[in-house]
Amino acid sequence: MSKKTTIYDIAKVLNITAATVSRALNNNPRISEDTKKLVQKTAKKLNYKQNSLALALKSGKSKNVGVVLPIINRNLFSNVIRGIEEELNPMGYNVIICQTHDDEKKEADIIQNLLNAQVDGIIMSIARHTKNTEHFEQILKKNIPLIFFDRKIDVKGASSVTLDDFRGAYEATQHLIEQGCTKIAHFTVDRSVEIYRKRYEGYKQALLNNSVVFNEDYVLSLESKIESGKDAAKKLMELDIPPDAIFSASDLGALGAIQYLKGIGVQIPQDFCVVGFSNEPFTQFMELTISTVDQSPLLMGKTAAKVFLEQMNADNLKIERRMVLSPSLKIRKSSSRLDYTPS
Amino acid sequence: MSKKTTIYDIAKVLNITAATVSRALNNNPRISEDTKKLVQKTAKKLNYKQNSLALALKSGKSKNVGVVLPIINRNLFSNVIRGIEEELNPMGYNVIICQTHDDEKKEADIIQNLLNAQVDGIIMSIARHTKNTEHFEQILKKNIPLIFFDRKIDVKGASSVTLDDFRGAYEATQHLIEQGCTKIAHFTVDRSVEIYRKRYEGYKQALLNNSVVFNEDYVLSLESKIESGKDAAKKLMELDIPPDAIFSASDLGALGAIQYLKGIGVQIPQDFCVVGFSNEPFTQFMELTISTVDQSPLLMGKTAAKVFLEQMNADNLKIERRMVLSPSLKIRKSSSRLDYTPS
DNA sequence: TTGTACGCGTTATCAG
DNA sequence: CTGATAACGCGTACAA
Repeated sequence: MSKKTTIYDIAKVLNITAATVSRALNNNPRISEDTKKLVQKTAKKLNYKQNSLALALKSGKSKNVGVVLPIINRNLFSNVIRGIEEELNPMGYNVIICQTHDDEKKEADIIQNLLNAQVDGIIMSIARHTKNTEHFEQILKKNIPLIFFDRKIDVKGASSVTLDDFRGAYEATQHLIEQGCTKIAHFTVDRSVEIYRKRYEGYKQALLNNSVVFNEDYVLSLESKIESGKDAAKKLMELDIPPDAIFSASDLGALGAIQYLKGIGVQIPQDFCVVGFSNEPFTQFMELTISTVDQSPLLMGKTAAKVFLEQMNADNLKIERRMVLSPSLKIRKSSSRLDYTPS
Repeated sequence: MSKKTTIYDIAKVLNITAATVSRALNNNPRISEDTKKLVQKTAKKLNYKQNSLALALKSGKSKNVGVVLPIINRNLFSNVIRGIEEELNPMGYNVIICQTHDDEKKEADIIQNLLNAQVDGIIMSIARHTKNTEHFEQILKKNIPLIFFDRKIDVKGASSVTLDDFRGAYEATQHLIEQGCTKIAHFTVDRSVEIYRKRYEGYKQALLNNSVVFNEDYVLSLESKIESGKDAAKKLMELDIPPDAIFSASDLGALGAIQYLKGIGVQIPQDFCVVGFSNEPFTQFMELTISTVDQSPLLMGKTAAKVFLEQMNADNLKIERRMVLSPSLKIRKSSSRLDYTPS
């Protein structure tokens, strides 16, 4: 186990001082080309590597960015992480991953820990029921950038990168209407969460703008699980006037509904159309591929990372950014009627 | 932007020295209970938080662990990360994520960077074609634990947590034989990669042990993509004597095959059985659920993390660990014949 | 039981 | 152009 070589080691070899070595390595203009070359050469020879911890302590910048999210192994989140990593690693930043498991208390603890570790920025998606913004304000008070993605909360000074959930839902619903559906149901998840509320509102607005009647009985709140989708679909079909389409705020809900409907002999998409949300991989693997709304998670991650980099460069003038990504409706078999051509 | 409070700040308030404060906070037995209480109280009052960077520089331990893998947004990997994070975060470690994109050069660079950042350990799955072990040996030379998961390579001193791919493949093939299949094909991926080679060998051994003939024409090498699975299935069905089952080393390959077979009117599982590998989420979402081999990725991550922790505690006596997890065959519709009951 | 002094590896400031 | 010195915040021998 060889000791790490420091600038002192290379200074000693060259009979100069550590300060000079440091300057030479940092390409300080006030150093002669000769010594620069010399230092760089022996640095390579001794296999010198800058100790980023020392630099971090000195400069107060750790070159680490914290990424905080509910849980890693979900399509949206793992893709966002990928995007962030791909954008930030080339710029010399390391990405620290933390999971809140949708627990507000844990979220606050994690943030404390990250601040403590002197991260240069925090990119996060808030826990499901986070209401308190105190721990977020602490981040900003230390003047370190805070960027929300997907699930955000209003905090003065924080930036955000989100999907236009309203528009995604609007377009999905509009598409269903264009397919000739007139009794369109909606699976929501938890309308206290902004993204789901927005999807609900987009759905409602599309109905309104197209003079399609809005029926409170057609709106069901459920967990994003297959079983819940099945149950909900069953409930819908037992109504006096069952719907002829579902716009589900989750792909799993849509899948459950499809499975139930097929089970009772409903023809999709001839008798009934279904659109989901999120573009989970499985939606295109089914025999009956599922129409859905893509969230471009990779782009979301990259954009969040870019906002962070922008804030780092802007130094003192950190302007609050609100980036809104465009959803992209993926029209597939579950909502493509042969006699209708999607616009 | 209030400055961070240090032990000096709290020392000044109490008219004692920083050393005493440090000791008090670390519960040093040689400090009077009174001053301990006092220090802890004012520490809380001033909202003191230990600066982990300073500690890291001092101690040489960063409390960071590097996790290096080909790509984040894949089921296996994102679940492993989740397992690692859940095990390590409670122990005070932060998890740094880096992607190699299966590029050996990038892999080496990332490792350099992590060593540089003084990570306390590296948990990784190697790039697809990594042959050189030099960068791994550098890790061990610095006496920091190196733990491979899933894709490993032989390096003296490194530990590993892998799935028993041989057994997983063996059991899958055995299961197909028990279903009455006698002409069993195999989709491999890239046999220069250990895990795929092991699956191939497990397949072959199961045939041998059951006196089922091994046919070289039944072994096809393909990318783990739906299209490749379709193409390969087509090739198989065009043989003079087509097979009656496929054990695919990838779920996507299995899915492609199923789609092709259904397309040409082959009844699954009556006429033909298929088993995949990895237990990707979609395998249980299909109407025709796909039998597959589960890799317990969460457990894999947790186990790797535990091996790391063990090595940290063992201090100088770091023993090489080779943990092998048991695969778990998930028998689903794609290979469940009504007249056969799986053992 | 507490204080003094030093080092971890770097960079920045001030001299020269 | 380069050297000396301080400082980042902490822990710890050594001394008292």
